[in-house]
Amino acid sequence: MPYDPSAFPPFAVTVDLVVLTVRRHSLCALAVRRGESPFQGRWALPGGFVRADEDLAQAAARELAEETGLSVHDPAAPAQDNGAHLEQLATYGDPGRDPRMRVVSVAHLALAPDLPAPRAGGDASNARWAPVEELLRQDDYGRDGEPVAPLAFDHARILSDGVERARSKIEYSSLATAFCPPEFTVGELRRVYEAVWGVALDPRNFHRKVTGTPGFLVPTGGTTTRQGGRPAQLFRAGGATLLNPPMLRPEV
Amino acid sequence: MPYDPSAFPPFAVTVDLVVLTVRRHSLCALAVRRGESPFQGRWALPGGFVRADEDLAQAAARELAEETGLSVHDPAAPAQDNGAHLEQLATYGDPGRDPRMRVVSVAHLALAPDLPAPRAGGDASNARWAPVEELLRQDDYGRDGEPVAPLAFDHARILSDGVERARSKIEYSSLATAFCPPEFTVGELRRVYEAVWGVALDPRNFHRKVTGTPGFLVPTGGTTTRQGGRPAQLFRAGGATLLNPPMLRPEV
DNA sequence: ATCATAGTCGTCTCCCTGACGATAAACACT
DNA sequence: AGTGTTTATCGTCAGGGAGACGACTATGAT
Repeated sequence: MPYDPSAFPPFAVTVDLVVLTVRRHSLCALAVRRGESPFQGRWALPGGFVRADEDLAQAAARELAEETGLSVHDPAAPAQDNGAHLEQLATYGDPGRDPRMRVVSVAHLALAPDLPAPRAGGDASNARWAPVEELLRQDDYGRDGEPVAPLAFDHARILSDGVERARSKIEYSSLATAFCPPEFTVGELRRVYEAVWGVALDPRNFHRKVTGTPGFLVPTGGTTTRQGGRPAQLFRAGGATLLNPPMLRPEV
Repeated sequence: MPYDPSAFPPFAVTVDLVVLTVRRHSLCALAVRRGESPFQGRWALPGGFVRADEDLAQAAARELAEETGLSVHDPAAPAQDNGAHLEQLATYGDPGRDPRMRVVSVAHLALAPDLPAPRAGGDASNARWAPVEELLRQDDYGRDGEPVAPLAFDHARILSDGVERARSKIEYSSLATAFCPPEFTVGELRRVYEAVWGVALDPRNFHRKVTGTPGFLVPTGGTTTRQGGRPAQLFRAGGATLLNPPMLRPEV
């Protein structure tokens, strides 16, 4: 028995992406410039319609690949490919959040290692990594003097929620390693925490904590001096996903 | 300029509710019996279509009121009305999760104090509080010998995610008080933790922890003996929403 | 050679937690 | 009235983890 389509209002469903990475000691998000109305010319989060035969997670992974070329890290195959972490964030469906029609957007959060350069359909000027505090600042100007209008739609809210999720989740999970290349040093991992939280951490206590948590880090045997100073051991992310006890975020 | 509706596939958007409460020392969820196909006669989570002019949170609050009579606790007016806690849980949109059509369901989690009796459109036999482990058990029989088929659609997955959210969230927030009446004792709060986590907690250490955390509990001055034994102090939930350091869930 | 930089190992103290003894105040029996 | 049971509440003690910070190591830059 077919269902009566007049019994419910039709919605458009999209996925929007909060793609975070750490560049030059600051937490950055991927923003794309809108080519069409509404909010034409303004920066927005990448996203698009969910297709008829597509899962929500599939749609998010497809959009992520289209915008960045990143593949999604398979949770079943831990920590070897160069893929990103992807998880559902929240869903935004206020009537009027899109002036054209009723749109429900399922936002996703992606965490990626530092990437060479963004690409949005091949046009680099229409996509960029921007520090999140710059994207969330109201009525201000970016580094190049270009006015940084608030993000289109309710994307400032979505970005803010995504950043908050990332900040809290690296406390009790090993997710911070998703910001690192496959092999990394303790200091590089610490700088990830410092950039995401916006605080300074004691290198000695941090080193003790992460190397003392079983399953968090696995030494690869190699060393590197790419950060300068004394050579540092290289590690891979271990199998542990939950940190117990958690990493403590300093007060305020 | 109107938008081209042929550019995207139409979806139906619903809200489904995981309504949790603690009854007789066990964590229970609200289930309603389906009156129509598909899954006719099977138990499901309460829910319904989002209306054209309605916010997602509004739709969830409306469904909650329709099913239980509960109003939603206003986060701005802390802890005085008898309302429930309501928050968005996650969104489920697999193609084929509803055989009739493409439906995206925005699941919400509600936590409520123990209630007299459920009501589903006035028909009590079509709604009940069931222990979650009973609803999540496959191929088994309930207390009354009635077969407890798995929940309809993907609702077992949704319920499982909601329970997991509640279990982890009472660790680091004061959310467990949402399961309690406006005034409650430390022992009653402890029994909430024990029911949700399914563990036994040391009453002395629990008492020290909750009374020693600033802003968690506010004594009302009254006492009660409704649990038997020595009279216990009555408390209200304090203003603090985050518990730092968190309540520790015992190992395994 | 000296300095700056980053990494790594230790130490000390404080606080929180788990384990558990002891006392207090109600009720239900006899 | 006394005794047992139940629940609440206070105290004590040992161990683990975190913050603060000293000390030493191994590179490259000047």
